[in-house]
Amino acid sequence: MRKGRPNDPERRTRILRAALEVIASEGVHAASYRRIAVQAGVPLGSTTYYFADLETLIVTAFETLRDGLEPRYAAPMRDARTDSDIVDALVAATCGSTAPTLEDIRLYEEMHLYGARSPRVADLLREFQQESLVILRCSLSDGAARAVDALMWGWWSYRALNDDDPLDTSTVRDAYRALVSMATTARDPLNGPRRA
Amino acid sequence: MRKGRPNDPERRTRILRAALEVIASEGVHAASYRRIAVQAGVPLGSTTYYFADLETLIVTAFETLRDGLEPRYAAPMRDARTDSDIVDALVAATCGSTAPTLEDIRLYEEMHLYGARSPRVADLLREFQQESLVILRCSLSDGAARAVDALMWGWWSYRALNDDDPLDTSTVRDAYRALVSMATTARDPLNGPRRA
DNA sequence: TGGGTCTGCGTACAATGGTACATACTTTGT
DNA sequence: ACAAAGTATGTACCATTGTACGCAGACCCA
Repeated sequence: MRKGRPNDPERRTRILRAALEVIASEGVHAASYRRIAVQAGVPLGSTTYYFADLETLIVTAFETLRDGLEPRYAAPMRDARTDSDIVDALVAATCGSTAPTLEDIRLYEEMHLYGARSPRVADLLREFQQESLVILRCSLSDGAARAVDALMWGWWSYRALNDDDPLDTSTVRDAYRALVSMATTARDPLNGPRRA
Repeated sequence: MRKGRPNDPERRTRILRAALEVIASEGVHAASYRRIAVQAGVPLGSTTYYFADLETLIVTAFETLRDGLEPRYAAPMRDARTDSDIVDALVAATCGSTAPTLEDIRLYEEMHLYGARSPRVADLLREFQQESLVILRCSLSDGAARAVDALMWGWWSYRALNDDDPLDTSTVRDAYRALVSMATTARDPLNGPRRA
């Protein structure tokens, strides 16, 4: 009695992708088994088979977001050497070539909200944040990293709300420049490095 | 045949307040007629009587948020005269005495998300934002005002996610100081004023 | 080939949702 | 005091939801 392999190994993945599509376009509250099944083009029973309860399905779907996030966001940041490089990378991540799509931002916002009620998703979000902070702290003081992180989220949020009014690149650049050259607070001796 | 007055004039207000309470603690998706009725201590029919459909109830509830927002947030900002005053006011609005409670932040986040699907709420959010920008532009350049607005939202969001890990006041202060003294971009000649 | 196990799916059910509506209660002008 | 208009509510309906469960193929080892 060896374990059988699924007939359609992509099915599970397809369901997860469909879940994210539904969440992005209709919101988490609309993410039902049935709605996701329709989006994925699979029968209802198929979704309940792969995911015993809806919470698990949704959380798992959110988890797959990380894989898409890391490379796009982190790589340019790690390669940055000068202050100017860092600012360029931040601008690009905010409203440039490496920035998340409006759909992705929607997804993060849905995730934030779901996280307010779901400890598992809240942990996931904090992991995202820590990951981002770790990257930023390679080049910035702890305080600057936190501020940059908060500002980027604020601008993403702005984009989601005003999708017809794109951010002004030079304004974004100036703001990051101001934060990057922000004085170290010199109150937390543990985090010394200001430049890699 | 004169128009009759409601027997309980506070009932409508009580329903709206109950709606916000439910939204803050359970999320918009949980804001049903029945749940709100229970919270308000009124019969189901009472909620459907005052608000023909649920969308109207929720949007109206969100609208009442503005009345509570303006005085707390705007007054200290308008009174600010020096850069230092402005920074103080911003810090206070972020994590100090005039800052929104965690419950209020949750409410704004729910509103953001609901606004992604409801044009009426999206308009309301843009009004909030414009209002905030108008106040900030009394003291700051347009670019700095936008950056400050985005950063504040980012930090509120942070507080909502990490409610046990309060923001470090001096970090917040340093970041605002950096943005407030941010160079004017000199690319938009319409908005000149840097100081009131 | 035959049984046992896992994969995959359709249906059924109890719970909950928004909304419609018939009914009762208040107030008010005459 | 009476009736009409507006206020307020309880009930009923239909749609939708998550989930339980039974049944059918597919696969593996003997």
